[in-house]
Amino acid sequence: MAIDHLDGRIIVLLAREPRIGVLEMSRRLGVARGTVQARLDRLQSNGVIRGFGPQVDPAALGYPVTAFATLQIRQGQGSDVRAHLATVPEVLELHTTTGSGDMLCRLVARSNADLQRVIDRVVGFDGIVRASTAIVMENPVPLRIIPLVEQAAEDRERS
Amino acid sequence: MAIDHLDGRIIVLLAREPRIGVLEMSRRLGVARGTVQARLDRLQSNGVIRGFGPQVDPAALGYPVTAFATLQIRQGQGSDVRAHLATVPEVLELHTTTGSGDMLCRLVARSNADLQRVIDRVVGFDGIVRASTAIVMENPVPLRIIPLVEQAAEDRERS
DNA sequence: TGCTCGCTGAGCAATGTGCGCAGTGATACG
DNA sequence: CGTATCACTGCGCACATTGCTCAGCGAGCA
Repeated sequence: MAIDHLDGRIIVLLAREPRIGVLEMSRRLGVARGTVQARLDRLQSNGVIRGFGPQVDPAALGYPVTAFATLQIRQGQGSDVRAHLATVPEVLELHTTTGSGDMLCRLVARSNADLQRVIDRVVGFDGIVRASTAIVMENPVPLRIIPLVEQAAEDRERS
Repeated sequence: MAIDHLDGRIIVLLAREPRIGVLEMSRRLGVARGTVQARLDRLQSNGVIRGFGPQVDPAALGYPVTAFATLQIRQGQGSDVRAHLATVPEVLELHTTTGSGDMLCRLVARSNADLQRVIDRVVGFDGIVRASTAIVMENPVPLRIIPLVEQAAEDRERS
């Protein structure tokens, strides 16, 4: 669960140069290949590393518009709404939250006009009372994990 | 930019079994190895596939709490705030948006108590007027791309 | 007709992987 | 204090995969 410094270096190295391979990693990190292999196996079975799936850019796929929608759900309709949203390809992720809304989802669309279609499809469902949408203009910090990994590795070091 | 059906199958296959390798893919898809290799190169240089970085689970790293914070920024302080937030490891991503807030960021923390520390650090900066936070309880649809890829591949097919 | 383009099937050298093994140092435990 | 456990090292081997190249071929197009 907690990761040490070597784990941290492995993850960061892997994040920076994903195609690198175990042998080359062991060379860069100055440890034996078996060690890197064992660490990687452990990290994966721990669930720290979920996988190495391709990172696909929706914009390059023709979906350059991203938006976040806050949804208010009618009491007791939560699971129906979840199932509904799971069927919409443009819904990239969905969270249930505390606070003013009940759910928060990330959407993509082919254009601002197309976003209207997506939103209609999202909210065109009985259990959804209200939706408020924020269109993303810029993404100054794209989804990242390296700083957190470094932080976690350092915390472990101190303990 | 647009992807065809074979591209779609490549991405989906890669997303489901990331460790698979070019040769095995060509066998599964029933095409020549060189074809898969050429398609992959093209997808990567197109930017459709950004890379194959490890998908790290913050919860497994000891950060089981996720939250979304909507920030209101004082006029003209945008870039300072961006720079500030980029220095906080617990800020996993940051977007500037239209709508009631000015920015939306995804945070993680070690606990609900720790979230308070993170938020204090995030908003403890001059340009930030107000922050409203929604804590994530459940994640019914984790970040996904496969349905969108399939959609994009089908759209291309029809055209 | 002649051109380009993408796919095929094949081959080759180089590299990496999965696996096992013995040795070693540190740590925990009876 | 002796010993068991554990992680890491350094090594070797068989095997599969990669990166690259080549010629052949059908489709689309001027």
